[in-house]
Amino acid sequence: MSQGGQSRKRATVHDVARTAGVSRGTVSRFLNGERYVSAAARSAIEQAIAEVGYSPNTAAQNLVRQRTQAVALIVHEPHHLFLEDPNIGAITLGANAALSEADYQLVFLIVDSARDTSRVARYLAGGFVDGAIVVSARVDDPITRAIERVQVPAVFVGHPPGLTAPWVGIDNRGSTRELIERLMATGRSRIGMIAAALDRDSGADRLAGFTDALGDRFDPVLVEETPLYTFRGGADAMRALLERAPDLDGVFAASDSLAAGAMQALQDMGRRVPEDIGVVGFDDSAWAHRTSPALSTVHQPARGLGEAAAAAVLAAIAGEDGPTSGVLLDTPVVWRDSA
Amino acid sequence: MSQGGQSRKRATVHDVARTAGVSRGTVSRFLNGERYVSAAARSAIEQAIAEVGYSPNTAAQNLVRQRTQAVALIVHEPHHLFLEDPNIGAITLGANAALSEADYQLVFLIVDSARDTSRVARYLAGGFVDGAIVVSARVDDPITRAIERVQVPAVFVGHPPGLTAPWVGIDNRGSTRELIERLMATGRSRIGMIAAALDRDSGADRLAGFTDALGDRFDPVLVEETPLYTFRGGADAMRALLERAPDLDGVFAASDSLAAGAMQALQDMGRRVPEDIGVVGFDDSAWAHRTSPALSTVHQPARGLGEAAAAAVLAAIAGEDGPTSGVLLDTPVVWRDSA
DNA sequence: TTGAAAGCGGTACCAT
DNA sequence: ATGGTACCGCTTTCAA
Repeated sequence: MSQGGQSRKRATVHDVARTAGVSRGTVSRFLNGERYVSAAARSAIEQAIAEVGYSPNTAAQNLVRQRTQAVALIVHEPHHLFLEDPNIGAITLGANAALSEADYQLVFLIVDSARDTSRVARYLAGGFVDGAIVVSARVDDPITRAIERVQVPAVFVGHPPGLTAPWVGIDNRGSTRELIERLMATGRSRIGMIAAALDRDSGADRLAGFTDALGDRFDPVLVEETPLYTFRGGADAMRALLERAPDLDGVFAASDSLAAGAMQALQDMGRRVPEDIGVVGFDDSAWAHRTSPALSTVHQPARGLGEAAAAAVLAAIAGEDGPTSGVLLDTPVVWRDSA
Repeated sequence: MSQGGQSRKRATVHDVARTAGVSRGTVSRFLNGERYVSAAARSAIEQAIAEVGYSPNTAAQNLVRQRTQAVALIVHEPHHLFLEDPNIGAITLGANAALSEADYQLVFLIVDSARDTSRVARYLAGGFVDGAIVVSARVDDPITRAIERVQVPAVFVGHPPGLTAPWVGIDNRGSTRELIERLMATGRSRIGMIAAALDRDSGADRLAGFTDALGDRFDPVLVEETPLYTFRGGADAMRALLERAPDLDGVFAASDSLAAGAMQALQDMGRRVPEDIGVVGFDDSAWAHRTSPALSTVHQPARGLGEAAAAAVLAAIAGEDGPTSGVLLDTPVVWRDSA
């Protein structure tokens, strides 16, 4: 009963060799485009391949070649954030494009439970991939430890403190400072912040940039924290903030999604943006275009981060020692209508 | 110079056997938790493993076991849609959870270019995975053909017409009909539709459901088409529709993202929702909560689809012939405030 | 130019 | 309970 559809065994090099009347070595040479295959052998092999329906067994190739031509992109996020975060998708596409160009396969692995963690660690240790890109690792992440143990070439997107490994990222702190200075230059004097994800470098650094910019004028009462970069979190935080400080005339939300939620809350409460209160976000994701008025924000080159990370792993795989320090990509301030 | 970091060769079973003073067979038995390993051997091996830092080479295991304990989830979408579509993420998480439970690794593969197509086909043919889940395949998709050729157990999410393969999905047509009937029951008589993605079963079937529900009253002038399920597409289509038919009192957008765009456009044009015009969407994604008023829509069990698809591939891998026909999941209408 | 044979790192069957 | 050995499918010398 339990026979399974595709019962007929897959054809091997051996089969091809036999039907073509040559040796396995010759078939292999043909397959790998090496010299020294006679025209006669060549056509015989081509026919044989078509006849038996051959395609190479990668496990065998990997075993003998000791490489897989694949790179993992590991994302460690709780459910909802994984779905909401626009950067992850863009990073993934960027990495995929760059790897694809080099004929590498991107395999995207999700870590969503403790069970996933150990399985992914095994996957890495098992040599399924030649390298790894790690997104949104946190401090003391088990995946991070696994990677160090297994010694697979890895590049991090973002910069978990204390990590000594190549990484690519943006200057969250500096670009936030720049953004806030721009906001202050428009005449806003009572500026609040919706902070989030403080357990990650992105969240913590954006808060640091905010306090940098405000200097003496920084008032901790004007900072409302919410755990994650979510629309709802932004709306709730905005309400809380406005209750505490009704005289607010500016808000920096640590992500566009938070900013969109904040704007919704403001409008529901009858405050006009930007007339009554200026709102700025961070990411320049699709959110920034969906709000009305359109959001002023910092452009995060998510796709570029993916591409840079891919380039870095490829370099590491090739054995070039890339920059030990991190690579920082540009993050221009994009000024629209919300402030 | 180009030495590459982790130069020291990885330890093998052989190394473990030697340092433990036993044979490879014994080590293998130990590793696989079989009987007949003496306590002495056991502890010697355990020590040896720790000492040499052994972890199994998966390529070798795959080769001899003829399976990989991995399943691919293949998504074939253009950039922007991949980023916008909330269902893909939820399907992925559902599949990951179900596979993880069975100790299978999900590998997510993106097809984003012609180059990707052939590489992914090779990946599949190469036996990197024991099965595949295919999301958003289209008619005559090269990936679909590759899967058929390679004979790897596969399950489709959605139902590309003409495909004879197991699939899981929802009744787009029936649930749309139900939704529209509900909308009509609220007294709307001049109902338009924003259709999209007509080259896919989801898009085409939702249009069919719409015409089903309207019957004689169906007026092709009231259908505006836009290529993809995007916010912007919804806004543009809404404007076009309203220009053609200013007397519209209801709109069905083929996805929540389209509906959100449409609502934005309506509000920009000074129409009140739901007073002047009732709006309904499809998906019950996060969009539905972000609009104000909250969107009436059809609940798409995206996570459940992922889980069901995973269960189906696992069954196929195990050699059980699952249902030849497709599996349909429930799609309740969720009535909120936009209509 | 080609064939034969030795591995790559495991697993599994066979005696012992 | 354990060691020896054949073999998974392919690449890569080495001789011929």
